[in-house]
Amino acid sequence: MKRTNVSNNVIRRLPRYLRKLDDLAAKGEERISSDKLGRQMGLTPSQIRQDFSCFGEFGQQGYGYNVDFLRREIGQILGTYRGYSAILVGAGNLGTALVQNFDFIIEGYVFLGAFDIKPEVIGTQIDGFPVYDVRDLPGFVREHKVDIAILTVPRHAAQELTDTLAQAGIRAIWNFTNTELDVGDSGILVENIHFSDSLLVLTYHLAQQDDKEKNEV
Amino acid sequence: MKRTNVSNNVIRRLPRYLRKLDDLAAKGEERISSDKLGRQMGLTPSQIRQDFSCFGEFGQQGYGYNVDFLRREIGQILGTYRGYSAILVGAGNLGTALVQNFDFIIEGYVFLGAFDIKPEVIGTQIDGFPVYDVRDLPGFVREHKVDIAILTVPRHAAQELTDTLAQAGIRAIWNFTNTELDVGDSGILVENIHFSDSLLVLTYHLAQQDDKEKNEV
DNA sequence: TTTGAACTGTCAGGAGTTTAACATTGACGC
DNA sequence: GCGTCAATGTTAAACTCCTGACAGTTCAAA
Repeated sequence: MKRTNVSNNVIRRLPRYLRKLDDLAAKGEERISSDKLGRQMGLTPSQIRQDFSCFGEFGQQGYGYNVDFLRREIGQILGTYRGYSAILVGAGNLGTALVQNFDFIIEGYVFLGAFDIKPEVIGTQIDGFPVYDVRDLPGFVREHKVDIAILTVPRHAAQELTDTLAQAGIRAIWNFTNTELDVGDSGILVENIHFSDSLLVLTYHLAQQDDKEKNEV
Repeated sequence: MKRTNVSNNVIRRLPRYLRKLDDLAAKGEERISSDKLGRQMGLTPSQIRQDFSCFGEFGQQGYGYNVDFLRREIGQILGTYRGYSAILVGAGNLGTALVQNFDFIIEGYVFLGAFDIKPEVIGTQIDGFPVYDVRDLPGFVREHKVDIAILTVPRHAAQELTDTLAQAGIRAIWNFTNTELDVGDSGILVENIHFSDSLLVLTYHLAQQDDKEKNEV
């Protein structure tokens, strides 16, 4: 595998490729060309070939790409199949929704359980997984060498829990708290989901449309 | 306002600026320079000045930017304060979490209610807002001229509901279904939140770290 | 077995984005 | 008031990313 100097843009496109390939596989497609794939995804064939070539040679000239093979290769690149472990920190509505809705627990990740501060939630289960006391969080992370913390607590508790997790040796935080977390120079990976950012971008475009219309009239 | 040829990258940075400025305002900061802001956000001062200059001149030489003024300007650009209306389609866990957790209902948006297909949910309330029968969705959208649909239904129902919404004249879809929606040439704006994409990017970096370590040993 | 078509991987040019530099302006202390 | 310092808006250079072109390989049909 080459993987020298892969740009962020490329990395962020990989999951989209993976999703598309899953769809194609589900439809029973066996092969796909960069040309077809490009048309279906709104990308140029060039870009697709260039993207893939960052990681190796997955296609065959004159034939295209084998859907199933390519899918597994990209999965490999993205580190599925590695069994990274995850815990949920904050068993509120959002956290519950995440655990219930997504199969990431089955698909290559090992989900270990949830943590919360509310006495009435501690000891219950979410989708079959236990909800522990947040006071046991540091010990648990240390003991199980947890890779990923899914952070779905209220804003005001975010930084404190981040510090706790950092202390305990977490490797990555999937951050849903709508704040920028400070992890210092710990090297902890943070991936943010800022809902409101996304909504604001949507609204920006709506406003654009409205303004354009107004000017035309 | 200039707003000629604003790149996507710039637009996607705007919400982050807004969030940061809100924080600064909450802390009572009155003024901020591009230099300070850059250091706090991990951006170059140049980029910040360049970004803002796409929309006008918001700063003062020798002084910097007035936090409160800049905040309102960016809010303006992003189309908050315009009172766009929104409905929730799919009153499951995720949808409920969204409505309950976010203040976007108060902050410049008008939330009108939720729609679901399950009889046991229809007629109940989420955070004080009514849950209607999904069969009434088209009529409702048409009648209230709804701007934004927040789509939080299961994967398999996503495209059908998209078609329904399109028919009824929705302007934008905030898509949480983890599928790519096909809106044809309707001009409907779609903003995706693909949870799994984000998680996969995180895992990619974890895998990278692991591989590097292995090579070093 | 040969020929033509399909398609990849790569390279170089071009488009777009970010950064650095600078002239200019306003704030603030003396 | 005046001079110095601070910080902007802008321009141009540097850099990154995307696209088109093409050589080379494989497949499939005759």
